[in-house]
Amino acid sequence: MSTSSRFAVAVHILTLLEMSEGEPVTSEYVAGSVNTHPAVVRRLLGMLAKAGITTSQLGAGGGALLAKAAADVTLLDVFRAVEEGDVFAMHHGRPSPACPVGRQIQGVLEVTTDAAQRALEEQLAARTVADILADVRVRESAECSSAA
Amino acid sequence: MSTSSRFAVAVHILTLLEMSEGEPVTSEYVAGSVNTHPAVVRRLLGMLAKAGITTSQLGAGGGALLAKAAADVTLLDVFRAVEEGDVFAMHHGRPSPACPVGRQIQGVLEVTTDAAQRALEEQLAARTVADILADVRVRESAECSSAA
DNA sequence: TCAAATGTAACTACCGTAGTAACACACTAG
DNA sequence: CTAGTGTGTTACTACGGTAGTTACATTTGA
Repeated sequence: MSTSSRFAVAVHILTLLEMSEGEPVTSEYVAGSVNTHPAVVRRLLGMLAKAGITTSQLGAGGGALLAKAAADVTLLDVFRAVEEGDVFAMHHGRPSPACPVGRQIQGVLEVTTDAAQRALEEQLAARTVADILADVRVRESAECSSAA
Repeated sequence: MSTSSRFAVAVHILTLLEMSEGEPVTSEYVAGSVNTHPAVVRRLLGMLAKAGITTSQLGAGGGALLAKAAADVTLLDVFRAVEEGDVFAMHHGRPSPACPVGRQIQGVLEVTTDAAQRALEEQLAARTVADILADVRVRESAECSSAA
């Protein structure tokens, strides 16, 4: 299977926050861009805040803000904030301890799945929220000029 | 989230088949080692057969067999045979086309998620079912000698 | 004080996975 | 040729996670 959509939506949210340049952004505004319910956005923002990536300003005129520079927030930080557990799942029930393969398969397999997950995480660590916003802007101007 | 347990179980199954050295293995025997229901094993074997990794011998004395050398079956082959779709999911609903971020975020994000998935797949491609069985045997003898 | 906005808890609907039973079909041994 | 073994496949159930939705207490600015 695949991850939840939380990672993609979280990156989307953070890109919007970076674009607002310090102005608090409401969950309702974000929900409009993401095309979901404001409470879903607030749930994600709760996870991101717990990870120290965002903060919120309560009350009227409030909203969400980045807690640190977008260039210091890697996609791996985001991934870990909103997705829990390992990418690869092992057996549901424990394999038979009476069989050599049953005894060893999970330990052996873990070597490879751990390496695979680490390789994936290295790619995510190589890009930041600032990079994402920059790419969005490049694509926007490219489409504008080609459409004109 | 994480993948299903199908990948781990499929590797387990193939390791057992390789260990049997050409003797057909019944789904009931495999289910005993994996600790699941024979029909679950047959379902997995169906997917592996469709991918050309295993074959089955029907009737009495029948069972499952590897369709090619274990050294030619990479864990990536197995992964693709039993897990479908991409590792990373995008938004459920389509982001707002009225917002620059909404318009571009998925295309931009895909660059990174594709790279991450490719990195993961490279790791899986680097190991074969033959490697897994060899590792199982190494661990078995290590435990025997240390226990003695 | 009023209105705006968050944080959070419930509840629902939905989907994928795995466990289970059932049965037609294929094959092999005898 | 027949009895028995094992596959392939379908249908059904139970379970868990995700996300959409509503609701409400709480905080804060004007």
